Amino acid sequence: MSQHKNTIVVVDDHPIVIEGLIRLLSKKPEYEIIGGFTRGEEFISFLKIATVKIVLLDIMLPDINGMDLCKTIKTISPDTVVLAFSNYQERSVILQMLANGASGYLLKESSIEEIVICINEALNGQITFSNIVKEIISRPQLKESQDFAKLTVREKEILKLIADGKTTNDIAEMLFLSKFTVENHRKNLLQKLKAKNVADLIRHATLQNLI
Amino acid sequence: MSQHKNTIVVVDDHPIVIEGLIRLLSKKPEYEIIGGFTRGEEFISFLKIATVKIVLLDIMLPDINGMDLCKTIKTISPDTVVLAFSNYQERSVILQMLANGASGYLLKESSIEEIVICINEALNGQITFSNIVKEIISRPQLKESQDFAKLTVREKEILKLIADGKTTNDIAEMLFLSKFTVENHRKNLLQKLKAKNVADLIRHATLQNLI
DNA sequence: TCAAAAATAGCTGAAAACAGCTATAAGTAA
DNA sequence: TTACTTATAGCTGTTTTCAGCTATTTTTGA
Repeated sequence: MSQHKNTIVVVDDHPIVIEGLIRLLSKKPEYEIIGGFTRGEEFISFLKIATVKIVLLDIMLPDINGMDLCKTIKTISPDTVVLAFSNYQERSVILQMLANGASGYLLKESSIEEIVICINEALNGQITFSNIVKEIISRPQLKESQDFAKLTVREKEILKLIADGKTTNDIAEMLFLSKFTVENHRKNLLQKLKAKNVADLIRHATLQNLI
Repeated sequence: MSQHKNTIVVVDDHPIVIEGLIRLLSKKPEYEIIGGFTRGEEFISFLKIATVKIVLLDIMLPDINGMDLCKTIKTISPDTVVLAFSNYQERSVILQMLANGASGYLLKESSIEEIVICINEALNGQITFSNIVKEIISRPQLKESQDFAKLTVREKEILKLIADGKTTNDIAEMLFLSKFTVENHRKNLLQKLKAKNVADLIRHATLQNLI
């Protein structure tokens, strides 16, 4: 039964990448590549009828966002190991993939050796990253923290209350301030974090762990 | 100079834990434990005057939240490796610590061997987790996805646009809908996700990776 | 101690959000 | 095929947000 082999699938919009990985991995008898897909939907259909042990998943696909796809994969088949295989070097993207259930993150520029090592580690149940990714994760988001530092204590306080669903009047009452004062702080927050409105403000603040 | 040794600090509110780690690590000549603190503020003061290569950080401290402390540490001293040492097994907590700059996450119940291995890996610049933590990370958050599943496709679409700072009228134009329709979807989103207003909506949605 | 930054308070008017309803057509699952 | 869900559209009235101003007091840093 294929369940007992290390069945691998590659999802990438460039056929040449799929081809390369197939040739690379087919040398190893312990792997069995059972599919390659250039579209997310095709893979999802396949996943519903096949047992996939590990999937190498490109994040930039034509039909679906890789982050969402990862979540979908883990919902349909929680035991399938998702290994992100991407060009994106953004820390937030890497952490988002992990949050969505990925077991690791490989950059496409990784060496052949690195790729093989990571796949092996993933198969052993480990969380695995290519070397550059490890560095990126370890490196804290200094730029983002600076934005936060620019906010005054009062602004941070009010930002948290806004995020909590409080209205301007609510906040004014809670902090014994005039509503005009709170409105000013709110305006300054929008300006400082370059947000168009509260929705935008909260999304950015949340993603940057400001609240 | 202490800069060239592997200087280690332990921050934990239980002195016995600090003591245990000191005794454990002092056997290895390559480590130099230069401090143990039961309060976050004390450690921050110390960090400003000393060179710390790695800090074993308990998340539950009396005076400050460990997540915030981690961020502060990486701001003051970006090269200091933060290794979370905690009882919390919640996936969200682990990922939050990583997002805040931690290089790894150890459970307190880990074996001595595991702890030593992880510290070594961390010193080598690796991201490291104790075994149970690896499992927790690999296990996707099924519960959280359920809320998302309750939203219809159209609602998810509109939620993303709201989060992007678009107004009701913007969205209506983009999707060729009446503004009343968009308003209704918006109302349903607020109700389904139990949010008081947009700020509340976006915060919850972002934290739950709905957008 | 002097200048800058932060916090405070105020005003107006337009735009947007929100609550609370009704109602119809289309698709879907029991 | 019937009942339910989803998506659509509409209305009214109130509350809140937001932009664009001015201006005073308090705090802080150089």
